[in-house]
Amino acid sequence: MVSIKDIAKKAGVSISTVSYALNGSPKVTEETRQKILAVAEELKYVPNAAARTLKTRETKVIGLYLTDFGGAFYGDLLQGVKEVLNQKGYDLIVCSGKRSHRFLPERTIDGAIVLDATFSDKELLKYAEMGKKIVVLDRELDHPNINHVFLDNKAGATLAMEYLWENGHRRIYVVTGPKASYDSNQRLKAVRQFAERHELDVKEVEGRFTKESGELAAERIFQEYEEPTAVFCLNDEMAVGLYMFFRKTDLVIGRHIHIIGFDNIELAEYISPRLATIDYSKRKWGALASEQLLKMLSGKSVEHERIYVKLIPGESVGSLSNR
Amino acid sequence: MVSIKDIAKKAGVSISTVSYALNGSPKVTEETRQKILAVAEELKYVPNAAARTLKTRETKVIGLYLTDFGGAFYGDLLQGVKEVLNQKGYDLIVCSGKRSHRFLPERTIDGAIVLDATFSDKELLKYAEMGKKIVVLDRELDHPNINHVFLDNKAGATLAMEYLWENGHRRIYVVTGPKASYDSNQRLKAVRQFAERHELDVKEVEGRFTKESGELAAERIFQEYEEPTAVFCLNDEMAVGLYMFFRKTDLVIGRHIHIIGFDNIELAEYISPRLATIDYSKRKWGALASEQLLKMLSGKSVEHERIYVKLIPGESVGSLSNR
DNA sequence: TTGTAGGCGTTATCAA
DNA sequence: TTGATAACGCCTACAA
Repeated sequence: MVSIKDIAKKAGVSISTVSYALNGSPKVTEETRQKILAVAEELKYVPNAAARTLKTRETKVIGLYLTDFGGAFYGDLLQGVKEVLNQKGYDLIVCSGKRSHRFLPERTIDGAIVLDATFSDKELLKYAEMGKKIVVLDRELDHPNINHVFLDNKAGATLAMEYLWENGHRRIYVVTGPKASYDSNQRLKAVRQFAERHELDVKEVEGRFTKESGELAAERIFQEYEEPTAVFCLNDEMAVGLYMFFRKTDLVIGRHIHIIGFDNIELAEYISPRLATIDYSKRKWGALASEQLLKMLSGKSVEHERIYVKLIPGESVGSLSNR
Repeated sequence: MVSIKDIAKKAGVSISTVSYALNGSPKVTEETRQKILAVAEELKYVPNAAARTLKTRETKVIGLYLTDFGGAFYGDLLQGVKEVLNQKGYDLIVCSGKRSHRFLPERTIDGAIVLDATFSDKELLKYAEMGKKIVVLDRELDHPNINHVFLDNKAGATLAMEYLWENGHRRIYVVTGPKASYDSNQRLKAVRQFAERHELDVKEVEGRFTKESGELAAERIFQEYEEPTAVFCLNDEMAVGLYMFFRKTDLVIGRHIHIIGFDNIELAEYISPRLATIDYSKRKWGALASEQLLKMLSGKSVEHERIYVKLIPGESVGSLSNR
């Protein structure tokens, strides 16, 4: 392994001169710099990240934590994160699973963005307490070293309910996510508020944000079916589960059973009829999260930010008045 | 930042004793170990990865390189990689983009798995030459430090062609991937061989493995449409593009136009009619790749491995004899 | 402008 | 069984 010491020897200078030259310090003549660069090239020198990190106490790497690697859901979000980070001289690594949590306390990464329900609040707070900077996307946590970028769940859920309402639906189900899910709870709260305001009796079915749980919910809804029925799935994934189930029945989506989701995942566009859903820019979400993190890293104070949502109409919801 | 030095001071022992105790060496009495552990706990000691890496010259981290973070395609593969790695005491990080290539030469990771067309052969060979261990999934590269885990593209493409053939199709198109794609070229080669063997004239349309290029190909095929026409898309993504296009025409998939893909992506199951395609275990692919890499890392020699494929029939291909 | 030297936190060798 | 000490590769006062 060739180090700056080897370069120094070969170039006939001291190691500090080599270090300065390599780091573009103005303390060395252009002449010696060129000589040193030439030798470095010749020796195929590559800096050692561990050594530098040990000294500088930073890695210029940000970790993004995901619950699992499945699902196309995160593609755009990661892209948004990566773009911002790269542009500011940082690298992104994507991690999943308990083992990789060690990156944070062990200083393998300078900061983290968390979208991982299996990462406990307690652990996160512990790292924040150690001085690590963290941005969370899937919970609220009050600590000076933790920032959140919210999704406007309330607005989204309200939009969805309004869409059903305006299309004449009064018999409405809501399929929720896991009890521990922040997003699910936020959305559900807005649904309940809407129901109260409109004196509506919304039937709640518990799901787990997965296709399978969507199918199960569909079965339950099918058993007590009365025309016409509308369903607000608190995420698109479960809505796809409903599609799968009703495909096997004689109920037609958008006609006998009306469905709206949340997230606007890629699939929503490709299943038919097109799933009505709530959309938001995942890329912007990621970009904003990284910007916040970088600001914290440079010692600036940050406000909590919010991502706005909009309704995507779809043929999965039919109008009752037109029939 | 608390180091073993602090522990040593507080516990009234030397740093080497602390190091031994922490690493479970049998060279210290159980008594002193307990004492040291207690002090470490009290001081909230966390080992410093950079320092350890500097010394041991390994990070116990493997990098997996992807062209981009989009697409649900890689979920299972990553899961397979992660499981094997974690079980052997390694961590996985997922990377994308040129910047992160530095992890390899700078020793931030111990080895890499590459499924990233933007990573040039030349660069990969350079790192291999430096002694880095690499497993490639998207090309062939001959170097003792590089191993490949092949997909059985030839078998898959042949299966697909046979399926069309057995259903009576004789007017067949093939939509290819990018010219530089190893997988595309392998599959295409098998298609041509099949064509030759059956004295068939397969029309080739160039695609880029994306939905958009699938739509473009569909347009071209539509213009010269003669019933009945079958299309082998060299990946599912493009097949979905064809679906999108033909949805806007009066040609019905599985009846007027017959489509088979390759990869069995999640979407293939959810679009209708169900896309016929070629399936293989992405999880196994990932698992095998990591096993190979770990073997190389421990100095063992490895053979190149192969992943087998199978046909998934689908209503996207109709039988000509039944009509 | 360049060189000397100390230290970042570990591991590991050698003495004691 | 423990301790002193020398690396690992790099950065950066401070000296020259």
